[in-house]
This record gives sequence, C-alpha cells and structure tokens, in this order.
Amino acid sequence: MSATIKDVANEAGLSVATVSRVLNNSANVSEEAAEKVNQAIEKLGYSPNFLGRNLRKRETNVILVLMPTSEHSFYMKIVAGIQSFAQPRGYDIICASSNSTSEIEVRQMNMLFNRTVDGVILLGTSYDAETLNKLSKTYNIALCCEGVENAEVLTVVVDDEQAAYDAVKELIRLGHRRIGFVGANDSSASSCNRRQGYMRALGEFLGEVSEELMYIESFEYDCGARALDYFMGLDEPPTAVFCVSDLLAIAVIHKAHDLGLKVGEDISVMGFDNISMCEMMLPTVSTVEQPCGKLGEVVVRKLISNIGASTGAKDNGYYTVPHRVILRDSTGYVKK
Amino acid sequence: MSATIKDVANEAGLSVATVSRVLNNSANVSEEAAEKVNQAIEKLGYSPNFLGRNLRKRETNVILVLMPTSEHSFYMKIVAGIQSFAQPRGYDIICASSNSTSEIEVRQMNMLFNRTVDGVILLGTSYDAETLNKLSKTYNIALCCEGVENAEVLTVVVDDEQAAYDAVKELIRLGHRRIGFVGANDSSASSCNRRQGYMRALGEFLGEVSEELMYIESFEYDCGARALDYFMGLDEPPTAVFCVSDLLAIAVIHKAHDLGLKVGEDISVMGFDNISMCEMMLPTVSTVEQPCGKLGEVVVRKLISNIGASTGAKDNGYYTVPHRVILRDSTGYVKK
DNA sequence: GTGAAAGCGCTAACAC
DNA sequence: GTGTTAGCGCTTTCAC
Repeated sequence: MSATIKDVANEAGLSVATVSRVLNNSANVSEEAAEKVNQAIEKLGYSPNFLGRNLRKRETNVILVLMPTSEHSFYMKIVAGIQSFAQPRGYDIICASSNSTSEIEVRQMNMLFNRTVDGVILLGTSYDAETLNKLSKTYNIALCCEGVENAEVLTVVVDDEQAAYDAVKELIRLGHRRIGFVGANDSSASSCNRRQGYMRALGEFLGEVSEELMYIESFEYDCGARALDYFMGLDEPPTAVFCVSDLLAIAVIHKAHDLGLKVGEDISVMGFDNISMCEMMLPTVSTVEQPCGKLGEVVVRKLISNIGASTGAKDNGYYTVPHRVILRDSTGYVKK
Repeated sequence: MSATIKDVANEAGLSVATVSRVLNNSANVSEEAAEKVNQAIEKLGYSPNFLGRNLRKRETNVILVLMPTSEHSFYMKIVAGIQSFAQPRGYDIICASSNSTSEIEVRQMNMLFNRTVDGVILLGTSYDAETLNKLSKTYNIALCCEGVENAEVLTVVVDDEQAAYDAVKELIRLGHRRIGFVGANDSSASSCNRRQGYMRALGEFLGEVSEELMYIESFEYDCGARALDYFMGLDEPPTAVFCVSDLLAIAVIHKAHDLGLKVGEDISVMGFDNISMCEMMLPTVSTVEQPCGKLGEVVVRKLISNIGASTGAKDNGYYTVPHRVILRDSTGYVKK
C-alpha cells in the first residue's frame, strides 16, 4: 500500500543502502544520487516506516510521561518543560493519564516494557519502591514531582518539607497563630513531607503542634470543603489554612465564601503548586510555586543521559529544584 | 540484553511459532506446551517487543491525540472520554501538545506518517482543508472540537452556531439588550460559527447587530481584559458579554472585578466549554457545556472503525453532539 | 499440535 | 561512492 525504501530505491535506480544513507544524511553519497533519491521520495510520497528503523536501531527516541490525573494543568506545564528540552535533542514526548488507577498505569507502562518508548517519566505512581527498584534495573524510569520513599530511582522534586515550612512561616509572619493543615493521605510522599514542614514551622515558632488542626483526606477537590467545615466546627477555628495543593486551597476558598467568610481577611488560605488558576481566581491565591519548567527540564535531561548510558552508569539520584512562596490576595494579616 | 521470543523458545524447548501462539492465545496449542512457555517467560522475565510485532502486523493499536495547548483542562477531559472507549477495545491512547505551533504539530504528525500510530485525533489544527483532505486519503485522521471549513475529514463537534445562539438567547431572556461578543480570529471555525450564532440571535430577537459590540482577537487569556476595557470605553457599554471560551470569560470576570463591577449584577458574563474552573470560580461561571466525554467517545469510535475499514469505505462525515446552556452566578437579570 | 522458514521495513557492516 | 546482504523480533503460512 504505502511506499517502502525498496520502492524508492527502484524508482531512483539505486540501492536501498544509498536511499538509507540519504535518509540519514550520512556522508559518502554523491550530490547526484541524493538528488535522484529525493525526487523518488517526492514522487512516491514516501515516508520512512519507523517500526522498521526502530526495530533495527533498538531505540525509538520517544519518552513517555505518565500522569496520575489529567485535570491538573500543573502536570501539563511540566510536560511542556520536558518537551522544550527533549524536542531539540531528537526525542519525542508523548503522554498518557492513568486517572490514578494502578491498573491503567500498569497497562501504560507496557509501552516501556514492549520497547515502544525508550523511557518513562512518572509524575506520580502507584508502584511501590521495591517494584520501582527492580524495574529501574532493566528500564529507564524517572520520578518527577512526587517521589517514592526508599526508591532508588532518578527523582526530581521540590524540597517539599522545606517549602511547606517556608509557606507556614509566612503565615506566622502575618500574625497567624492557629494555622490549619489540609493534606492528602500520607501514602503520598509529597503530602507527607509537606506535613512535616508544617509541623516543623509550628514547633519552631509557636512551640506547639495540635493534632486537631490537621485535616487529612485526599487530593480530591471536594475534600477542601469538608476540611473547612471541620475547622469551623472547632471551638477555636484556625485563622489561616495551609493546603498541600492549589486545588484544595481553591475548594477551601469557595467554601469559605459560601460560609460568608471573607478570604484574605476573615481567613487566610495558602495553596501549593502555583497552577495558572491561582491568578485567575477571585481572590487570587497565595501559594508555593513549583518551577514546572525547571522540574521537567532537569528530569528529562538526566533521563536522556541515562538512556544513553550503560546499565551500570545510571544516575539514580534524588534532586531538588528551588521553590518560591508567592503571596497574593488569599492571605492577609490576622484579624485583630 | 533483554530476552527475545527465541530465548523463550530455547528455554521451553519449543519453537518460536509455538511461543508466538501462546503469546497470542491462538488455538491449537497443547496445555502442556503453554505451561512450558509460560514458565520460560516467567523465568526470563520476557516481555514481547512490539516493534517486531507491529512491523509484522502493520498496526500498532495506538492512537495519538494532538492538542493545540495543554493548558485547557477541557482537552484532557476529551482525552479521558477517548480513552474510556478505546482502552477496552485494545487501543492505547497517547497525547501530545503542539503549543499551537504548526512546526511542532507537523513534527508530531510524523508519528502518523512513520507508522508509529494507527491514527490521529486533532483537537484543533493549523493544517488547512486541502492538506487535510490529501492526508486523509492515506492516513486515519479525525477532527474533534474544532472543525476545519471544507475539510472532508471525519469531524465531531458541537453545533457551535446553534449553541452560541442558545446562549445569547438566554442573555436576552434575562433582559439584556446590549450584549458584547468576545471571540478569536475567524480562522478558528468554532469562534467564527459562534459569532454567527450570536449574530443570528441578536438579529432575530433584537433586530440589529452592532459591529462595535464585537471584540475579536484570540483565545489567549489576556484578550479578555482588553475586551472588557474596550467595551467599557464605549458610549453605551454592554450589560452582558458572551465569550467563545470559559478562559476568556474568566479573564473578563477578573477584569470586571478590578474595575469595581459586580459580575452577575452590574455585568453578566457567559463562557463556552464548561471547564471545571467554572464551578470553582467566584462567582461561578455560566457557560455552554460541551459534552467532552461524548465528543471523545464518538470520534474515537468512528476513527477506530475507519482504521479497520478499507480505504474506500471510510467515514469522513461531519457529526455534532448535543450541547447545553448552564446558568450560574456570573449571569443575572439586567440591572434596571 | 508443532516446526521451518519467509518476510514486515529498515540499518549497517562489509565488499568493491 | 555504491551495492549486497544479514539480521533487528515478531507473526503466519505451509508442511507435517
């Protein structure tokens, strides 16, 4: 049906080897021959079949990015960062979303196992450390945004503990003394580390950490409303809330509005990630910026280097990139 | 390095043909043989190389979804719809974003040309009708969300003209008589069609359409603010604004807030798409819902059918799925 | 029920 | 500078 390299060779009156050379810009091919080949390609509308090429070369130059959910524009920003680095270096980036379903994740990981892609970047995973360590021996895998405890796999993240500490410190600077925490289950390393940072800041500056000010459920949007309901039901509700994601912060803000609270005055809310929605919201949302572009760039740079390296020489390090606290309208000085 | 089907055959003491049969669950293989093969697979940690398989079978069972931008969570919802239909039918879905750059789009389309994927769904494209028609003869292509005028390519969209008409009709029902339109350049078929619907509603119910109430720029977020600035500079500003996207509507709402206007009272704003942000915003955003799941499901169903069909029997039809106007807090009765 | 062998489209020795 | 040819890993006809 569609033309092959052989057809091109016949059409040009040359051998497939020469056609292949032209296709790959290798040296040792006369101008004349190249011209003939290009004409034949044009005439036949030929496009090389990469299945053949990839099979032969044992590489695809494609990297797969797996996201737990596609709702977060945050993830797509990282993908953009990955792409901007990888594309000029000859790698195509494709992505897929597992909807936080481990079954789908496994299925998509098959693209790695069956050699459809050269490597995978996981922006969150349901694999445990042991499995990841085993897979990492045979395949090129990297974690980004969300690490896995004890996994000796290339990982690039922000320093979640320190970032949360910095964020909560800002709230304390604004005069807040009762600060709530909205987190996901501790099976998420990032949520867990952020909780540690929150607790360290409270311990260091206020001297005490109260269990009742921590609401732990999941990253789901709806949890934000439930968290605020819970907090407002306390004898002494918090005057500020630190959330492990912007989405949760936005849910809290929405709920606060429904309860008649003025966000930034009656209650301060801080998120995490700096998704684009933070600037679109009314009020705008204070948050901790994760440098998405940088995260993507760093992780794919190291992954590509691993792909090119011999098995023994792989970089399975744990790297952090700098974060930044951004204050907007959703946080303010504590009400006297 | 990694095991091949030959290694498995040797290990099992059988031929590669038998191993292949086991791999593909074909009939005519004894229990005993299957057992041996599975043991060998287990022992060697074998995973079939799909480059070989796909080359041989001349199909990959992968469909590529190309998005113009990854910022819209809207697109990812469509991908989810596509995936939910395709996955159970043996197709993997991968996606890539061109950042509205035709150069990147072309590069990504290479995955179609070089047989890395069986088909492509374009959620917006910079290709013109002529090119699409030509490509569509050789390859399996579908358009979703955003059609291309005169393209005889499988297309699944909402009826943009009618949807805009319905939305504007609602604004008129709320008493609005001066209604602004914020659109993208008419090179976008959807924006163009929505403008037609806006004009039809105005013509039909109010008798006149005023050029000065149409602000046409692009889908970029920043255009929303400029549009409102423009409108408020008019001698008689509109009391309601219909935007061709929710993102633009949110930008308008944000700007209105900055100008001290109360959205839903002083000015009504209607968007288009029903992205998840509409419900998160304060105020919540009235909009036209595009049934993302349905769009994705329908387009991939027809595309898969085309992939399986002979060249002549392809469905290049134009299909619409039903839309729905959703009124929320950003629209209200006109202020007396 | 099983195996031998051809060949999918391509690249890369190797020979000339 | 060009051509011949062996295979990359797999499926599938055709014998048996």
